[in-house]
Amino acid sequence: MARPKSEDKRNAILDAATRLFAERGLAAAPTSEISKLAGVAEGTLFTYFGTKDELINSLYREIKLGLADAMMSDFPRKKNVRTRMRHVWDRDVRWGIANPRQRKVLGQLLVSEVLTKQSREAGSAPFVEFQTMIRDGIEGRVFRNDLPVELISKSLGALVEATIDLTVANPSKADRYRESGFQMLWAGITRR
Amino acid sequence: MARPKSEDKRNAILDAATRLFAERGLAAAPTSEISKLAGVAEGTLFTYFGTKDELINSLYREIKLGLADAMMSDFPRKKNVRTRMRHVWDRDVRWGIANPRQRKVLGQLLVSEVLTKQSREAGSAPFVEFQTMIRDGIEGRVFRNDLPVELISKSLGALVEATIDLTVANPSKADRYRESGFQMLWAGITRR
DNA sequence: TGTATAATTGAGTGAATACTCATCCACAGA
DNA sequence: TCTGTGGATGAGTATTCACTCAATTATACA
Repeated sequence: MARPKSEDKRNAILDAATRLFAERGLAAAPTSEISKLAGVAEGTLFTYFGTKDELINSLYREIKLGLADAMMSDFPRKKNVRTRMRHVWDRDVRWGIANPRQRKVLGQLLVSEVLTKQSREAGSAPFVEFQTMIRDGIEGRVFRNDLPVELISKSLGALVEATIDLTVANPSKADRYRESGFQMLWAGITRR
Repeated sequence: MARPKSEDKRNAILDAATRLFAERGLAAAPTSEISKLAGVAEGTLFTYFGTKDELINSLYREIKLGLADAMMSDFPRKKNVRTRMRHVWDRDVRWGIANPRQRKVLGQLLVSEVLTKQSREAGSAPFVEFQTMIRDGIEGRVFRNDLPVELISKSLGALVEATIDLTVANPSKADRYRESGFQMLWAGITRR
């Protein structure tokens, strides 16, 4: 190998892309500006990512990895379902508040037409333990038994979104919103 | 007036835009193809909508109006909160399933950077009665009192989304999902 | 230190596309 | 029926942008 690719450059490009995508949207962020903001020549962007679509797919995986890391690290595998659920809830909400740009870009990526099936699969792979937890909850009769696993996981995601939106609009109530949101989720999915 | 603008043409353009936006995304649907699919010349599109952005904003209002009509017509003002809530829930879920293209486009529009503040306001105006209903629920001590109005309304929207996603993936279980989703919402927001 | 290899650069290119405008034409009102 | 206004048309235009490539440069390895 003559000259190795630089992890730093790759990250700088992904970082610049995140900023510009968040500010202007995927389509209105030209590769010329992404590379300029990243401090590299436009051609360099294309040695790291073959096409703009490939850059977008890579960015998706990167963001999902970061989110998974935030949510699943220190996951209390041995504790009861409520504790595990709460762990995931808190981490998810906090990540969204602390990473508004990545969250915004994620929203754009998910409705875009450029994400490949593989990327979507790769993106959800790090969350397997989360699915397991939900199945535990159903089998252990903690959760209601008429709710499909997917409804529970999607609902958590959806309620997290609502909670973050509110917190962003009114940051001083962050703790209250996070608490209320979880109460609502928990009341919704558990047996009475 | 020499020749009046045709409501039909306007609708044809909005309809064609909906189809193409849903299939390819906002940015990848050129005005040339929208007008072709609508059966008018490209120039005509610009006599009805000054710019592509204006077309997009008009489309947003149109879709929101249709959704509001579906959700709020026959709204049982006099009935109790649960009945009203259920009315809105069922109509919202059914609309999403019956109008997948409009729903998809709505998702893209909401994360896009082209919607004006006015459009967003105009879009939520037809839903005032819905807000009133939630306030009724809180004041009448039907709902828990630690939940902000916005969390409840956003959660309904979010759970509707999750329910529709599931139904689209598995249409034969439509009734079950719609029921379970509402149970979950209701359990989450009401006092025990 | 020398050399082969691959990264880096940025001006250049071709394709795509939002919007224009000269011309034509349909219709409301007289 | 006539006429003036303004809608309808689509080829044309200016611009933007993803991607290329020949020249240059840095570095791993001998």
